[in-house]
Amino acid sequence: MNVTVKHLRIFIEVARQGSFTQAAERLSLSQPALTIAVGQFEQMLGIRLFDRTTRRVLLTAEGEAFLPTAERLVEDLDTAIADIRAVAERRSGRVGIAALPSVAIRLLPGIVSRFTKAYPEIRVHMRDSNASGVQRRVRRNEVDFGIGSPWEPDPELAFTPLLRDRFVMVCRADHGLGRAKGRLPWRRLSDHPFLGLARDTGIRPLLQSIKGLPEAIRTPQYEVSNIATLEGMLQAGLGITALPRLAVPRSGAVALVSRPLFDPVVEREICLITRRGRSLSPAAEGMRELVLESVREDR
Amino acid sequence: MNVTVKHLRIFIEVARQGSFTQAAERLSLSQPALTIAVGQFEQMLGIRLFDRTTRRVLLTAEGEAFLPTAERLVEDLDTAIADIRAVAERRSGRVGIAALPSVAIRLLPGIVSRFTKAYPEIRVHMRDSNASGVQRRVRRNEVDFGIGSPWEPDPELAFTPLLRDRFVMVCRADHGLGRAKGRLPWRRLSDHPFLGLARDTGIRPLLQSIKGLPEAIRTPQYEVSNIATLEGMLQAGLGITALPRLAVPRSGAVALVSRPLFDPVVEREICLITRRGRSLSPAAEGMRELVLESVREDR
DNA sequence: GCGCTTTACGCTGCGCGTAAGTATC
DNA sequence: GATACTTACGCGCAGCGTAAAGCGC
Repeated sequence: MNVTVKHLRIFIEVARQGSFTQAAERLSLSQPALTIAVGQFEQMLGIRLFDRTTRRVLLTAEGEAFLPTAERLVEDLDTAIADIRAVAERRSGRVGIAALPSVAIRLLPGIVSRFTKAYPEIRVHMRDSNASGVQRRVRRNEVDFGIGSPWEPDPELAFTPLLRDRFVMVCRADHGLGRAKGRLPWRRLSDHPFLGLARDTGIRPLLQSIKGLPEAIRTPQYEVSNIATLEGMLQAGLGITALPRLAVPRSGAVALVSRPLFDPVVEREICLITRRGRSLSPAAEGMRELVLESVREDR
Repeated sequence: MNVTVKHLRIFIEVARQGSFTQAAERLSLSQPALTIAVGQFEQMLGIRLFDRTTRRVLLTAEGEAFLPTAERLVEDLDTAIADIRAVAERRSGRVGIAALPSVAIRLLPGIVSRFTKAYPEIRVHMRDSNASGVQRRVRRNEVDFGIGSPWEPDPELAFTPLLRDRFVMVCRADHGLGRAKGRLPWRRLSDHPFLGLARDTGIRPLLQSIKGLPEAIRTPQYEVSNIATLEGMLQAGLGITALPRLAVPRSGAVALVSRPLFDPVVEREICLITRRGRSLSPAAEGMRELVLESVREDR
């Protein structure tokens, strides 16, 4: 037999009430149960905790000395339990997400806003990375999950498709290709200076892997490392580019237009990336559900 | 159902071992029992603590975060239990005694020395007081028990007789009364200057309450407040006195002699004084037993 | 197929409540 | 004699172990 928390609680309550009967009432126990429990406890400790007659229940000196210790012990336990329950019930905790910049800019703000409304106490950490970075952060457990394109196969990771993001041509509104509306075949891009992204983005290798695209796209005239720079150059009218729709810059001094590309239709896949065989924290699970739901709505 | 210490211990052990089987072995439990207990625990907390396949048992992020908390909780509990057990087993603690000066000087040193040999870790506090002080200190719970003469009846205190301490005449060895040996009747004291103690000692009122003593004793020629002063005056040859045998000074530059008094035989009673209905601490109980035993030997 | 966790099942024993007993004021 | 702690007794259930099943490698 061993000391249990119940013994401590009973000891504390009897000490506070100075009465087995009252303590039993507060603990919703019969009072013989307390007699037994206190007796057990005393026997386990090898020491008398109360001097009791039928008329009086008084702490011994040792009981007196032990009371604050016991109180602290159960209090610590209770708060520890309460803390972890708070995490379980999403009243506390944090969730970390790694996402592609385009996802972080266009998809996540709305989702995070809804999430924060639902679970105001939960801190949200967002990290934007390129496709390989998202995958690496998930793998290293730096985030709860990622949203991005599959970079390389990894048996430890699970990829749940969220949406297919179609490539569009992007240029200034006053550009020749931008004046017309509707779909545009890839080959029509050949005659214009092409702005490409660097190799460490997910977009560049994807385009290079597609057969049948004009050579100008595989070896761009200009190469920049991020979308912001790309936007600037587009606005300056240096050329055109091809981007997944989500990655198209929206704001800016000079209006940009986009037209869906076909022949072939090229899409990048945006997936939710999780560690296989690892469960999500309650907070992360809530966020994940919101992401899935939100994507379903948009479709 | 409630969180128990056992749940915490099981959680900790599984987390440390990373295996139900090994943890079960270390806890001397069957391993199905662990499965159940961990499942219960997780259900109570509302959160998954381990991600487990048949091959791997890994802490979730929440489990990881909870582990040190759980470890601290059971460690605190264990040390608290160990501490109070140490008190119970007299490997720790303190005992406080109030005693008459004569008892403290003549009786206690030997007893305390034996006690310390038996329980070297226990601190001993001694307070010497006059009879009323001893009783007051016990009543106020300033000490575990007292050794002294009953001062006034008190239903809250229990007086256990230890020994009867007979009054003797004390004087310088070269004094007329000191030259002879053997018993001496009280009336023979009348012809000599008498040194009496003050009213706040236990001895003075005792002598005053005895019928048939010479008037010189009831109203002493000299009155001093403590034994040390009395001793000095006796050694100076100022007169004689009557004291319980235990209170007779033993050392000193000038030898003093004593002769038992009779007609009547007067004794003061030395009692062990405890609070009625209050148990003694283990340390105090050990000391009390030693006192009783030691008195029995001397008799 | 081996090794681990999980599920199933039956038993023991602990913890509890009811009721009777006892001591104190 | 009233009240409050203690002891006695019987029941239900929780916890455990054994045995069998499921599941990854």
